Amino acid sequence: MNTQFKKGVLELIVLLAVRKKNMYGYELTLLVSKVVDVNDGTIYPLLKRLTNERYFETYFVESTEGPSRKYYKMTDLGKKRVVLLKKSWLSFSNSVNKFIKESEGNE
Amino acid sequence: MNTQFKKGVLELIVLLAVRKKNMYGYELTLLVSKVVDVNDGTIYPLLKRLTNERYFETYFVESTEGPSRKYYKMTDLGKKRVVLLKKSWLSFSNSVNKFIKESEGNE
DNA sequence: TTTAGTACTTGACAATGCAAGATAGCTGGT
DNA sequence: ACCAGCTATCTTGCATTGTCAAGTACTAAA
Repeated sequence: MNTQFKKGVLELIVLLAVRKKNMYGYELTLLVSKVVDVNDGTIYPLLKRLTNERYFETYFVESTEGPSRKYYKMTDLGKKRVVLLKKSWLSFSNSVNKFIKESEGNE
Repeated sequence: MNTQFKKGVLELIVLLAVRKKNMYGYELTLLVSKVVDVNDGTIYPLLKRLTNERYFETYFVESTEGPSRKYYKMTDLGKKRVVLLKKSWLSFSNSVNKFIKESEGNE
């Protein structure tokens, strides 16, 4: 999998996931891995950044399966962010896919 | 426009463009700008890298409108690269768009 | 000869993802 | 009691790629 393609898109995926349901880091890593190949050392710093930027709030919940889980919950600011970022991604990927189609005919 | 989204995709766009037709840097900058917002200071280093990696070969042609133009022509290696990269992008963007659709329902 | 447009290079910089590893809690088996 | 293995969080150093500003240099037209 091409690492470069992921730049910026992981943020969108994580925002979409947490908007739908409060989640903790490990859970998110497993979920996001189903969509694109990703490493937990990527997810944790991203969650930290999104929390610093006030898109998420956090709280702890004890677990019987290991250490406490830090849950992430989306803020109103986060909801605005995800709408914008999603729009931006769709517009970008559309442009690129259109260009690809126009470039066909001599594979 | 989100800068991060472009990572890796500019390479694909430039490869597709040059596969279709030999082009010089300035011409490419104008063409690529129609697809995604980009600056000539980004395109020239990219062309250099792709030439170093043997995806392109170059030759000069004199111009009546300014200095000689350095044309880029795709090699066989470049043709293999563009097929792979395109496949990789389509698969990636499909996964992401599928995830976006599944995340709808509470905008 | 000045101006505008063409053509390209360089270097300092920012953002993001990755690999590897540290730390630590919980459970079940020996 | 000990250890392996799974769960869970987080940090650090590194590589890659795009951005931006600045500068070089050439040509043609005013």
